Parts: sequence; C-alpha cells; structure tokens
Amino acid sequence: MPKRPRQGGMISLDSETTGLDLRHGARPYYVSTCDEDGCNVSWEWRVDPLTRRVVADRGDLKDLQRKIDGADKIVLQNPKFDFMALSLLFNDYSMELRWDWAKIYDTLLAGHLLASNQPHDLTTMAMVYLQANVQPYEDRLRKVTLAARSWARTNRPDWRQAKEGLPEMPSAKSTVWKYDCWMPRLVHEEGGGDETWETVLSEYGDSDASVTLPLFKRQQQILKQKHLWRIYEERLKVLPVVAAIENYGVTLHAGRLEEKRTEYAEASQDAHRTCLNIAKRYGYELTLPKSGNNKSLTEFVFSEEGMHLPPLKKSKKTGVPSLDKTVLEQYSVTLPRNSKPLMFVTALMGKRKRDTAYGYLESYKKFWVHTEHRDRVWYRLHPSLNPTGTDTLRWSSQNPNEQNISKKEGFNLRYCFGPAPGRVWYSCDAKNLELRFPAYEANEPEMVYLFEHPNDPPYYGSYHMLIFDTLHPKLFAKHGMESKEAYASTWYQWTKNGDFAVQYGAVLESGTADRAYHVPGAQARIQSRFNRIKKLNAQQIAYAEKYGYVETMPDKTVDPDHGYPLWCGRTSYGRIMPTVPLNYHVSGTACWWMMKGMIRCHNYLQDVGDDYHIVMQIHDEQVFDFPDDEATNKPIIEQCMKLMAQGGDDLGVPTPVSCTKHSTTWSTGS
DNA sequence: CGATGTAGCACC
DNA sequence: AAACGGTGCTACATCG
Repeated sequence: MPKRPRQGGMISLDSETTGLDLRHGARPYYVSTCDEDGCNVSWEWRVDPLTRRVVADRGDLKDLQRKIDGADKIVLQNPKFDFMALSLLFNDYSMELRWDWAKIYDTLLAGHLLASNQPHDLTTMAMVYLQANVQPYEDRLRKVTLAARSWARTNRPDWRQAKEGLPEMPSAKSTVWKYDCWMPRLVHEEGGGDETWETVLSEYGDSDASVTLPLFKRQQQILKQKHLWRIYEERLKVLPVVAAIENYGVTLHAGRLEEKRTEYAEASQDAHRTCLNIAKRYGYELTLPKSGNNKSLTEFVFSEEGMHLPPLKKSKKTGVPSLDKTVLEQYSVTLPRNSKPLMFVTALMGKRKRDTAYGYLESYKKFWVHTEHRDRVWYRLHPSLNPTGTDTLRWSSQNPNEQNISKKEGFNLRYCFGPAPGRVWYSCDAKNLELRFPAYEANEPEMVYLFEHPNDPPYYGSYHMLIFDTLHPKLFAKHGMESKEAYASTWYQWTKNGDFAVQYGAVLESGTADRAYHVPGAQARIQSRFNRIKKLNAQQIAYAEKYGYVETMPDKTVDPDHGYPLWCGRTSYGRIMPTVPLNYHVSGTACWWMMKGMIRCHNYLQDVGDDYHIVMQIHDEQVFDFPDDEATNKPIIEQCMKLMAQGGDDLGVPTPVSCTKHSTTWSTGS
C-alpha cells in the first residue's frame, strides 16, 4: 500500500538548484519533502537547456506553499539557502513565499553545536548519527550526470552546460556537474541514456529529504541529553538575520573600484619591469608568477645562477626556502643600500601587494550585480555568510569574502565600498573585546581597572600601553602616553605585535611572543604581573585535556551553567595543543557576543522600518546601512550600540561599543 | 586533464 | 610532536 502524505506534523525539505549563485540566476528545479511516516512529496521543473532558466509552474508553487504552510515544523540542512532560492523562484512568478522562521529547524546548526570541529555535510552526518549511507545515491547521480553532459556535448552543443567561467556562475570551481543534475531526464527525453535517467535525480533528492528528518530527531535527542537545547534554540534565531544580510548585500562604487584597479595594475607592471631588468643584469631570464612563487623566481633569488640570497625561513611541510612577506621584509632591512638585490626585493614586495589587491577587485567585479541605481555606478555584492563555517563560533564569508577587505594604508580597498546615494553607513565595533573577556573572567585587577577607567591615568584605557610600561618602564616614565607616537614603528609597534601573538595563544616556551616583542623574557614578565590570566589559561588547557572541548562563557539569559562547546581536536599523540583552549574560549565568547548583538539589532531594526539594514559582520565589527537622515538615525544607531553592548550584560563583562559614520566611503580618513 | 596540495596574503 | 588561533581565494606545482 503506498503511503498517503500526512497533514501537519514535522516535515523535511530539500531542494536541488542550477547553481549556488542565486543572484546570478541559479534557481531550484527539484524540491522534495518527507513527512514523519517517510512519505516523500516532490516537485520537479524543467530547466531550459539553452538559458539554464527554471521553468516552474504557478500551480506547483501554490502546492508547495500549501505543504509549507501545513507543516508544524520544517527541518532543513542549511535552511537559509533553500529559503533564499525558493523566495527568488516565487518572485520570478510574481509570487511571495510565505516562510515562518519560528517553525524551522536546521540540521547544520545542530551538527556544529554537537561537534564543532567535525564535518557537517548531510552525507557525513547521516552516517555518523544514523549509520545511514546515502553516498551511493550521490555516486549514481554523479555518474549519470557526467554521462548526460557527455551525451549533450556531442548531440546538443548549444546546451549551456555548467562550467567554470560562465558569467552566471561566478562561484563555480572545477566540480560543476552538481549544477547539471536536471540534465539526465532531459537527455533521456531527447533519446539518450535509458529510463533510469528519468528517476536518478528524484531518488537522490528524496533520499536526502528522507534522511534529514530522522537525522534531526536524533540530533534533537542528543542536544537535550547534553543540555544544549536552549543554546540550540538561541542559535536558530540567527537564520533570519543571515538571510536578511545576504539578501540586502553591500554596495560598492564602480568608478572608485576602477580607479584603484588601474592604479594597482600600472604600479604592478612597473615593478614587474624592474624585477625583470635586474634579473637580466644577472644574465637570468626571469618569469615572474602572477602571485606567490614559481620555480623561476625562487631559483633566481636563492641559487647561484641568480642573487644567491641566504634562506631565512623554511617551509614547515616541504622544507623549501620561504619567500614570504616576513622574509622579504628581513631582506629589505639587511641588504646593502642601493644594491641590486635590495632593489629587487623592494620591487617584488610592492608588486605582490598590488597583485593581491588587484585580484580582490577583479573578484568583486565577477560577483557584483547592478543596483536599482540606473547610472551604473553603484553595484551590489551578496557574499554568503556562514555561521557554522569555522571550528569556533566565528562566521565565515565567501563568494566573495567580505571579511578580508584591506584597510591598509595605500591598499585601502574599503574605499570602493560605501553607502549608495541617499544612504549612510555606520560601523560599530567592540572595544578590545577579546582582551576584556579573559581580564574580567580571571579578575585581573590592573586590567579591569584599565577597562573601567578609560579616561584616567596612567594608561587611559590603553591595553597596549599597559604592556608597554611593563616591558619598557623607563621609556614610559619618560614619554608617558606619547610613547605611542615616539616609538610608533619600533617599541610600541612591537608591543602590539607581541600582544596579538599572546592573544592568539603563543606559548611561553616557543619564544614566539618574545621575538614579536623584541624583548627577551617579555612573556614571562607579563605573566608574572598578570598571573591570574596565566591561571585561566592553565584551567582551560586542563579542561580541554579532560573533556576534549572548552565552553564559551555562559550566557545568563540562555543557560547560566553552560556555554557553547568548542571541540579542540588532538594531535596524533592524543594531546590538546596548548595554544588552542584559551583562544577558542575567548574568541568563541566574542563571537557569541556578536551573534547576540546581531540578533538584537536585526529584530529592533525590523520594528523601526523596512529600510534599516545590517550589511556586514567582520568578527567584532557590524556595519549598518540606513537612509541618510542624521536626525532620525541618531537615536536608532545609539540603540543599536546599546543592544550590542547588552551582550556584555548576558556574559557579565562590560563591553562598550564605538561607532563611526561613513557618508560616502567605508574607508576611514577619506 | 582534472583533482589535490602548497604557498602566500588579506582580514579579525 | 608541537608550540600563533580562525578563515577564503588565487596561482603554481604535482599527483594519479
């Protein structure tokens, strides 16, 4: 007896799309649902092989909407993507997808919460949590799709097969068959393949939907057992926030981008010529790489055929001499003035930096889409933001990455980004977030005093100055707060470098931090002055050794007893790396804080109006895009700052937030 | 020839 | 054994 679909209850939903680049036309063409009896209901739409456009059916979409409306709960693997894809498809047919986030569950968020450093793809999780193997369905689909592509290449050369470099799929890399899984059915209709080609897609799609629901039920059971359910429910709140951020995107100015792109291209070419000319004087026919190294370059730099420079650092894995930024900097301060090698090194450093910047700008052009502004000057990027993209609670960003946009002097790509006409940006960031958490948690008195008294001597809230004084008391006695300017490129800069090394977990024995500080024994001196943080570090390491994970600081409003577990991983000898636990604990807490701020700001801005948006998150910084109206905005942005700072109350640590307004460009100081 | 690994570099 | 944590992206080099 065939099963009849149930009404209500919990269902799972999974869709297959013609690509990942929804803003460039990718759409779902197969949607499968599965209910608690294991009964699949699915829809399949034709893909126009010449244009790759999905030809859906309004009746089907209404059907699907009824299915969505009728369910009490819907489980998806990464619902953000399906939601956005379906919204756009509905939009193509002048319909609006109704979607209630309150009834959505996500197996991806659950997977990260249960095992932050394990794979979270559906196939792996089905195996781990259900001992169910859906890989054969995928293998079969792959095989048949590749065959269908091959048939079409010969018999239907005008079909638009997925491949790297097509403008409608800027994110496509080498593996693209996944975007052509609509092809087997169509090929069979046209006389190729066999009848199994009609069902190979639905068997795959239905198997994914069928496994998603029991997977979630199992995850839910474990989350409850481990007392993580409250944290899970809090995490679910990020889904609509992420969808809204991705949907709105971020604006950039084509003219400013072109200006920078030309500047870097020309300077890079100059540097290129300089390098080749110098090589020529050694009688060496140099071929420079587009980025990084190639054989020609390393041979010229290190061998006797060329400049024969001494190797300063070797690759960890391969042992080849390194020619990275730090090595080039070393050469640039040690090689004789006016020497050919110095000129070469200087030119190469300049070329590399410009090539990197140029490459980023090119990638923005690949991904950008026109905005509603008809002047074709303002474009928009829609990077995807992944809250489970890291082993900690950091979010990752891709296609393109919005979290590595340079703000270096001379390479300030933030200049290209900014508010479109009639808009204004506000950039809010937490002050010393990752330094505050350990200071308060360990109750390190001098540091707490520093953070509590930002306007008082001796350090006026400056953490780096406190450390500077610890390492260079005589210099600080002489110059006070002006040490920052007096030693801007030496002792003060080195203090900052060392502080970051310590913050990111440098262990005393390695001497890494001491080298960064340029002060032998520096880290030991700092640890003896701030021994409570040293103790906190030891506690976190011991905890991780025992349990395999550390927890973020508990959020009183969610679960006063437990934070988010972050698994630390072990070496092949079964030990936790001592550099990891405190770092994960602190950085994870900072990211939890940011997540709380984003949820609060998003919900608040929704109430304010429909034109107030979060546009970016760069770990401890949040960027907002508002209508350009100073008087109206003032209380709104102040409330956003308050809502961000409220995350500190949840954790028991004061976390003040600062804000910068950007009227024309995201770059500061211009 | 495609897949995979590595180096280098941008951000926090 | 490793000792500075987490990412994404590009080009180069090598593997199968």
